[in-house]
Amino acid sequence: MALRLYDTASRAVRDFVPLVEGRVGVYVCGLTVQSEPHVGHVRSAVNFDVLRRWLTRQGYAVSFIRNVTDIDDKILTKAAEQDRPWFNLAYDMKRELDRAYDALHVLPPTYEPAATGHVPEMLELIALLVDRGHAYAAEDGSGDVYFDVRSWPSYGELTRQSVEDMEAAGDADPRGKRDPRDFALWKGRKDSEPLTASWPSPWGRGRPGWHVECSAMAGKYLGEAFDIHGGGVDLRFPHHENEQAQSRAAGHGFASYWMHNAWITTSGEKMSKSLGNSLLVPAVLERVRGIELRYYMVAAHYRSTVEFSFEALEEAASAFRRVEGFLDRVDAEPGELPAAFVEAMDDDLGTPAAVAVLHDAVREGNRLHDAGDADGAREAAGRVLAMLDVLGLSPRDPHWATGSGDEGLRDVVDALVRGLLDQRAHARADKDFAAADAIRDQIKAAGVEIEDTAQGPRWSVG
RNA sequence: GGUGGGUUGGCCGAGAGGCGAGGCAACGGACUGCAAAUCCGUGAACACGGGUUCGAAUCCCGUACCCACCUCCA
Repeated sequence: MALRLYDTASRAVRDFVPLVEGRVGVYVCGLTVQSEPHVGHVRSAVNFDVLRRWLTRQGYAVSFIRNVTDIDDKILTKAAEQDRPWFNLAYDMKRELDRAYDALHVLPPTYEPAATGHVPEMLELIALLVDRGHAYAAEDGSGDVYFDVRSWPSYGELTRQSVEDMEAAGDADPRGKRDPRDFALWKGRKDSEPLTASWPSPWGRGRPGWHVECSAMAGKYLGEAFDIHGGGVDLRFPHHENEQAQSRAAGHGFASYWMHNAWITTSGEKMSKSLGNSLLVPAVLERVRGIELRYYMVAAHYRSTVEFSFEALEEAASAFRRVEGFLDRVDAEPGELPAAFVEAMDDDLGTPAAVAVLHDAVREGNRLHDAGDADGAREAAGRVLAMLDVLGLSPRDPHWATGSGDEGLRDVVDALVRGLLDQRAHARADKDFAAADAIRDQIKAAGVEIEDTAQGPRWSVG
């Protein structure tokens, strides 16, 4: 059974066939670094990180490109409001984003191109579009260059919209557009904008429009035609539609498959910077660990809207701790992936079904462990670890280790707790259960859980 | 107005014509001095109204409500 993916363009699950056997090129729209990342942003990154890990696991050589948009209207506006250089704002937010990705164990991409580093590539593409008659310099002398939507008959094909049915773009300033739906490839510099936010071009100083950067950078790093293009659903239109139009109008094959992840909502509404209902990643990570937040995201299908709540998040954390508890009991090396897991993942990254297989293996392993079948339990643990690796959720992964100082501290705690446990053992031997329970309560009050096993008591920080 | 998605048990969240996903919570049982952890079991849901079918949560028609995109947005 081969991998099948839902392709937004054809609105169907299709067999995945790469352009070049054994290789996959993936381009994912990253963020505009204008403010701190919220959990929704990170969901997108986690979803595509799972895709990337699965492709890799299936033996593909994956080229994974995720861009950063570090120049745009919002960045300029916000930076001006905060009275600091736009590049400082973008850079700071980029670092915040990196921290959030790291906290969720989103692997670094093959390369992470930034828009400002690719102006020459964009200008080249724009010139090509002008030559081919699909773009024109604004007639009002603003220095803008627009894509001519009417010159490209298949415009709208990605989202199945016809130009006629679109609401006339409420674009505040139609400036020199021939059609209100034409979009900017290049924006002439306005006097109000800092000189540092402009680059020389054949049409005068200016800065790139939003959509060209992705076409130019995908072309540069993945080639004129590549396999998968991803992003959030809101990017379908206009961003992805425009990307595809300008790339294909330039004669490029562009993406074979389009993948879009759904929202994390709060109170039924999309989480968004503009709505101000964002849950920032650091705030959420005060409640649960990064690995637990990642589990929460992976347990839902990437195309399903997730209604965020701390209750659901805590539930997910409990579920995940069950998995961890099993691995604490049974030591093993990663083993084979169960067929049902592979099947689930091959079916458009069916992580919910895959997670169900994971829980089945945990229950099976616990059962065997209880029954004294050490080999069987170890084998189950091997399957569990293999599955967790694919999902980026393996507690054994050094990435999740909590800092270097902890090991020494753990030994200290262990010595102290052992002393108390010895006292408790004596009390229990004397059937002085009141004293024994008092010790257990005392340990628990310090945040340490006690578990009596056949091999004696174990402690863990709950 | 156009386009896309949704409504599933106490909760989260899958599935997509027959075969009770999984998790969390609850309850009962096993284990335990009592717990904790673990295991076993219980609880049989699919917005509403029609229709197709031997059989529908799943297909068709209609209705209601919700969300998203068409403007910057994961």
